Amino acid sequence: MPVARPEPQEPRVIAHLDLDCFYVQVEQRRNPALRGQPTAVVQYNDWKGGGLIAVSYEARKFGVKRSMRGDEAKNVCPGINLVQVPVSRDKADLNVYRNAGSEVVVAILSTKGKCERASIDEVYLDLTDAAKEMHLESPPESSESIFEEATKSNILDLPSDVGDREENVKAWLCRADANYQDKLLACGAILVAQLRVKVLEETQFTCSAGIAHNKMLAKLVSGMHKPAQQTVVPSSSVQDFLASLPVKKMKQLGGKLGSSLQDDLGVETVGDLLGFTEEKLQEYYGVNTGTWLWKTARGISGEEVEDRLLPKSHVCGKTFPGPKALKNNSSVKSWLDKLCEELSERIQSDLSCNKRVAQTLTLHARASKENEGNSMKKFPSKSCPLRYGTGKIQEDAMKLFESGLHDFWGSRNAGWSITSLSVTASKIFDIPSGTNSILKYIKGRSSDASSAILDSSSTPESTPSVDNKLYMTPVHEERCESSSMKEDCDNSNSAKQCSSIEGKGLPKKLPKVQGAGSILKFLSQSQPGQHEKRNFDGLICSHQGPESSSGASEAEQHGRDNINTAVVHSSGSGDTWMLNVEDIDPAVVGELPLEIQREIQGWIRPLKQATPKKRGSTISSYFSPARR
DNA sequence: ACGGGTACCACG
DNA sequence: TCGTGGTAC
Repeated sequence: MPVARPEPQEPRVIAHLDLDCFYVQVEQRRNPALRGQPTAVVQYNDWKGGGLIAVSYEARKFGVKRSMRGDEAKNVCPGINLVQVPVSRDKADLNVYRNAGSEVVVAILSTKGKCERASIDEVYLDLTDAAKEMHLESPPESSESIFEEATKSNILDLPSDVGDREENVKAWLCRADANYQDKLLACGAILVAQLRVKVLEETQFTCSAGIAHNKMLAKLVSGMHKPAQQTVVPSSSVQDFLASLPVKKMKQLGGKLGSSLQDDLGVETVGDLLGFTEEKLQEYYGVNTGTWLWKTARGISGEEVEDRLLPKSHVCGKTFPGPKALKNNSSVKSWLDKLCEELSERIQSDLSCNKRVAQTLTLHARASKENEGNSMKKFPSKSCPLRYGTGKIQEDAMKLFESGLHDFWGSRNAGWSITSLSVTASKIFDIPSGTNSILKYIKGRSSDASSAILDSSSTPESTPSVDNKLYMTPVHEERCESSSMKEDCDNSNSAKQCSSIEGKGLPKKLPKVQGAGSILKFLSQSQPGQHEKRNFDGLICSHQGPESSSGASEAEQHGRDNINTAVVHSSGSGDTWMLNVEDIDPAVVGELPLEIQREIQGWIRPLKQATPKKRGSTISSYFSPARR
C-alpha cells in the first residue's frame, strides 16, 4: 500500500525520463535495417511465436500490443519484424538491455542533481538546483534564443492545436510574468530537452520525459506524448488535469486499490476523490494509504528522488508453464543450477565493477499440486545468507528449495509441480573503501597497513569504523546427518537426503559480534595455527592457519587456506563460525591472483553498513562481464 | 498455457 | 527480521 511522505516546502523540479519502446530501440541500434519498421522484441518463440515484450510505434499503428504472442502480432501486422531476446543457459538473458540502460544513465550523469535509476529504462532526476541556477544566470525570459528541442515541449496548460505551437511554447517558457515555480519548470524543461538530445547523441536512443514539481506528476505525464517528446505540468494545470483523469491511470492505482476505489467508493476519476475527506479515506484504507490518497488527489507527493544509479537486487528467474512444469528434484536442480550460475555471474560483476556485495539469497517458486484441486497454498519463499561462489549458491538454493518444498508438500516426494523458479540476491552494500588493508599485512607486503589497523583497534570505542571493516562468513554445515540431529524424517525411505529439509543445512544468521576490533587485533598478532584462544564477549576465537594440522581438514573441507580466518565458537548458542577479517582495498584485491580474488570475494560480507558514503560507482562498466 | 522477467515497496 | 502481497514496466 502506498504511503505519503512529508513533502518539501520548497518547490522542486523533477523529471521522469522514459526510453521509448526500449528493447526495440536496442535491437534497432544493433540492426539499423529495423529502424522505421514495425518491429517487436519477443522471447521464446517456440510457443505461439513467443511473447512480445516491446513493440515499436510503427507496429503499434497496426494494433500490435505487448501481451500478444508473436503469432497474433503477425496476424495483425504481417510485415512485422520479430527479434528474439538473447538466450543463454536456456533462459532469456536481458544483459544487453541492462547494459544499454546503463549507457543512458551514464549519458545523464553529467547532470547536476540527483539521478535515480527507477528501472531498466526509466530515470528520475531532481533538477531543482540546476533549474535555480539557470534561472539566476541565464533565465529564458532574457535569452534571445531558446533551445529548439525545448520549444517542442508539450505544456499541459497550452492548447496543443492552436496557432503556432512552437511559438506558444516559446512564449510560455519565456513568460516574464510567470510565478517563480513556473519559471523553474521552464528552466527544467530546457534542461531536460538538452539532456534528451545528449542522450540521443551519445546512445542513439530517444526518450520521452515529464517535468513537474514532483515525481508522481512527472511520471504521470512522461508517457503522455510519445515517442521522443516531453511534457510539462505547470502547477496551475494540476487541478484540471487530475480532475478528469481516470483513477486507474495513476501510479499505484492501476491494480486492486484502484479497483476498490471504483467499486467500493464509486470513484472513477481522480477528481471524484476530492469528495472524500482525509478521515473518510483513512477509514476505508488505513491511515497511511488514506492520507496518500488524499494528497494524491491534489497532486501532492513528497517522494524524494533517490541518489541511486544501481539496482537494489538481482533476480534470475524462469517460468515453466503448463506442460513444462518441473515435477522432480533433478529437473528443479538443473534449472536452479542455471539460474544460480547467472546470478553468480551478475553479483560477481557487481562486486568487481561496483565494489558491492549481496548479503541475502532468496528462492521463490510457484507450485501447483498435481491432481487438480489447485489449492490456494503458496510455495513459501526462503532465504539465507548469501555465500559467494557459483557452487555454494547452487547448493544453498537447492536447500532452500527443499526447505520450501517441505513446508509446501510435507515429506512426500512426488505429486507436486513447479511452474516458476527464481533466485534473488539482495541487501546489497557498498564495500567500504579503506586504505588500510589487513590483506597487505597477511601478504607481508606492508606493515603500516596492519599497524594502522592495530592502532585503531586498540581504542575501539573511539573508532567504530573498525567494526565496519569486519567481514565474516559462517561455517557451512556440510553434513546434515549430524549425530545430534533427531531422526525426525517421518519418511520410511532410508535416504537421508531429506533430513536437511528443516533448513538445518543452510547457512545461518550471524550472531552479533561485540568487540570486533579486538578480534581483528588478535588475528593480526597471533600466529595462525597456534591454537591460542581468546574470549571476546562470549565468542571463543582461535586463529586458524594452513600449518594447523587440526584445522587442515576443515580448511580443506571448505576449500580455502585459512590464513586469516578465525574460528569462533559461541558459547551461548553453541554455534561455530568462521570469521574472515578483511578490509577490502579493491586495488589490493585486484592485484591478487585470480583464484585468490575469487576466494576472497567468497568471504567478504559486510557486518553492517558503513557510514553513509558516496563513492563513485562505475556504472559504465557495471554489467560488463567480470574479468577473467 | 500465465504477458515473462525483473524490480521495488509496504505490511505484519 | 523474514516472508507475503501488490504494483509496474
